[in-house]
Amino acid sequence: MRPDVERRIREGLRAAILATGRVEHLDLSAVHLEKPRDPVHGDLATNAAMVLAALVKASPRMLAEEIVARLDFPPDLIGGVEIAGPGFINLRWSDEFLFRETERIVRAGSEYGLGEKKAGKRIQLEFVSANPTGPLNVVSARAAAVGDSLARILEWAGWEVETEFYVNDGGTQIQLFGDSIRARFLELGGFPSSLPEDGYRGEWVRGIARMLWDLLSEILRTAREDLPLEPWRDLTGGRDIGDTWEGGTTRERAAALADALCDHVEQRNGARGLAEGWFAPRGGGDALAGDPGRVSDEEVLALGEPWGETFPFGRVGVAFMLAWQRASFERFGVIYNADACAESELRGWFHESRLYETRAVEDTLANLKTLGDAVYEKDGAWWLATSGHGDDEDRVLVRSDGRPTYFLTDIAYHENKLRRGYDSVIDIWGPDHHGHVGRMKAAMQIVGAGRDWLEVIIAQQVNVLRDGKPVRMSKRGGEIISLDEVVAEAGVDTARFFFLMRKTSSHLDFDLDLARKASEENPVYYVQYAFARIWSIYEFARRRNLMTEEMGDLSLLTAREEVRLMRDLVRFPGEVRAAAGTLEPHRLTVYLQDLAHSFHKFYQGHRVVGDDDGLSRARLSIVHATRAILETGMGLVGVQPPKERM
RNA sequence: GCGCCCAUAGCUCAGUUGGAUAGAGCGUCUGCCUCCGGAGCAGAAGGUCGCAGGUUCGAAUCCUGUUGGGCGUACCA
Repeated sequence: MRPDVERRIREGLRAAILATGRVEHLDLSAVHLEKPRDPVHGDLATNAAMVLAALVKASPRMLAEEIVARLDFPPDLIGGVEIAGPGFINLRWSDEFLFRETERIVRAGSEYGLGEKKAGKRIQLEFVSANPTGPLNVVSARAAAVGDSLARILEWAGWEVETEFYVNDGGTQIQLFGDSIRARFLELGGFPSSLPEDGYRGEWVRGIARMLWDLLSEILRTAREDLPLEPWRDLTGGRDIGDTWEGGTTRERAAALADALCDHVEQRNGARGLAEGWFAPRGGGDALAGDPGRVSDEEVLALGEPWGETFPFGRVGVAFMLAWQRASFERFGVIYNADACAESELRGWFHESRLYETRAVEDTLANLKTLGDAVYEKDGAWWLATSGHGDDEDRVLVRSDGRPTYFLTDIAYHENKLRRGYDSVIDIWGPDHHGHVGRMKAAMQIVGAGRDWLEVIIAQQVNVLRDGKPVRMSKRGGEIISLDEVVAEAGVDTARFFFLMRKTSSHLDFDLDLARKASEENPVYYVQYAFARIWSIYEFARRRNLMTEEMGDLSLLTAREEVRLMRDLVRFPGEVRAAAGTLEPHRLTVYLQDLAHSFHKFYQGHRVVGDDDGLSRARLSIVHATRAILETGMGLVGVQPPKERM
C-alpha cells in the first residue's frame, strides 16, 4: 500500500473513532493496519475497536459497530467493510481502487510507491568488514547480500544511505599474517618452515609468497641484465622501477617496492587483474609458478633473503587480500559508496590504520578521560565504565602494557561516524562479534550518541553442506568456503536469493550440492520463471500483432485470479517499507514468491492473449504491472531479472 | 557459572512487532498441456508451535521456570 493511501485510511479511521464520541483524542500508534493472514478477511484489518475497548471498557464488537457506522470511505477506495472475530474491522479494496493502482503501476514502473525522501536523513550501513587476512568466507557472503540489499531497501524507503567496509589493518592479526607470508617466502628459498604457532595455514598465503618470490626474481633479473624496465612501469603505477630499485639500502629499496606494489593493487583495475590472474579460488599457489630457470633460487635468495627481515609482508599481503575481496564483491554485485573516507582511499573502504595515523585513537581516549567517572585506571590498565549502560562489566581500553585494545579503536571509528553526522548507523557483524554488541552500544551512549543511534545486526553463522555434511571452517587453519566458490557453484543470483531467504539472525544451511545440481528446485527459479512466461506472452502477442503498452480496460478483469494478482501488486510498497522498518530484507524474497505464485495461478487460469482483443489488452496490462513490480523487487534483493527468454 | 540467539509438518524455513481455522518450498500420493514455456497449476496427507506455568478479550509471538542446540563470556580481533 502506498504511504498516502495508508494515510487516507488512517485518517478515515480516526475520524470515525472520534465521531463515536467515546474519546476526546486518540493515539493512533497502537492502531494497526495490516494484511490479514487469510485473504477471505479482506485486504486490510484493523484492531481499532479492540484498542478503543481497552480504553473505554466496552465490548470490542459493539465499538466496532459504532466505528463502522461512522466510516465514510469513498467508493473508489474501499469496497467492503465488515466486522469479524473478536472485533476486527476488515476492509476490502474496491475494484476501482485496484484498477487505478494497477494502472498507476504500469505508468510509474519502478517508481511506483517509492518512499518520499526523508530530507537530509542519512543512514550509514557498515557490513562484512572481514579481516584482510584471507578470502571472504560464507558468512561474509551472507552479510554482503544482506547489507547490500538492505541499503537498496532503505534507499527506496527514502533514506540517504552510505555503505562502508571497515578494514582491520592495524592489529596483531596483520602482524601474524605478515609473519605467515614471510615464513612461506623463506620456505621457497629452502629455509625450514617457520610458520608461527597459530599462523595462517591457508593456501592463499603460499600464493602471496610465491607471487612475491616470482616478482622479486624477475626484478632482479631485469635489473641485473640491464633489460628494458618498461614492463615494470605498469606494476609500479607508472613509477620507474629503476628509481625504486637502484640506490638506497636494501631496506629502503624493499620499502619503495612495497609502496609501489600497494599503490598498484589499490587501484581498481590493477586489483582486478591481480586478483583474478594471480589467485585461483583455491590453492592459487600453483598458478603463480613463474618460469623456473631464468634466475636460480639461490640467486634470488642471496639477494632477497635480507627482505625476509625488511620487507613489509603484512602490508603487501593486506593490499592483495583487499584487491581480492574487492574483486569478489564486484562479481557479487556489491559496491561500497560512503564518500567520507580519506582522499587517498577508495570510496567506502575505511582503514583502521588511518585511526592511528591521524591520532584519532589517542584523541578518543583523551576525550573519554574528560567524561568524569567514565574512564578509570585499574591494575595498570584503563577501563571504560560500560556496565552502567547495559553492559555486563566494564571493559579495557588500554592494556597495562600501553597498547590500545580493539575496543578503543572501534570507539574511535564509531566516533568518526558520529562526527560525520549520520542520523543512524547500522553495523552488520558476524556471529563471533556477538559479545561486542553490548559494550559498543554502551560506549556510544557514553560519548553522547542517542540510545538508538547504533543498531547492530548479527548475521548468524552459515553451515555449508557438501556431500550432505557440514564443512568445517577456520580462517587461520586455512579451511574456508569462500564467497568466490559459492558464486562459482551456485551463481550470483541463486546465492544472493538464498542468503536472503532466512532471517538474518537465524542460522542458515547452505547446501552446495543442491544449489549446484538441482537448480530447478531453487526458489529463485520459481520467481524467474514468472519472467520467462512474461517474455513468452510478449513474444506471442507480437506474433498476433496484439502487443501493446497501452492500458487496456481493466474493469474487464474480475476473475478471482486476476483480482488476487492486483491485490498482491498493490501490497508491494508496504512490504518494502516493512522490510526497511524491521531491517529484514528476507521479507522481500517471501513477498516475491507470493507474487510469483499469484502470477502463475493467473497464467494457468486465463489465456492472456486470446480471441477477445479487449480482454487481451486488459490482461496484458496486468502482465506489464507484474513485470514492473517483479523487476523492482528483484532489484532490491540484488537478483537480476532475466532480460530475455531463459 | 553468567549473558545473547535459536527450537514451528518427515526435511529446510515463513509467520506482517499480541490477532481470526498456524503457512510455503522440498519430499510422498492423486489429477491437469490439440491452446502464450508443465521450471507451472489444482488437490490429498502431514502439527500438543520443545515442555510447564503466567500476563489478557486473544500467545508461535510477551513474562517466569525448564529441556535441548548454537554463540559469546580476554588486558584477542
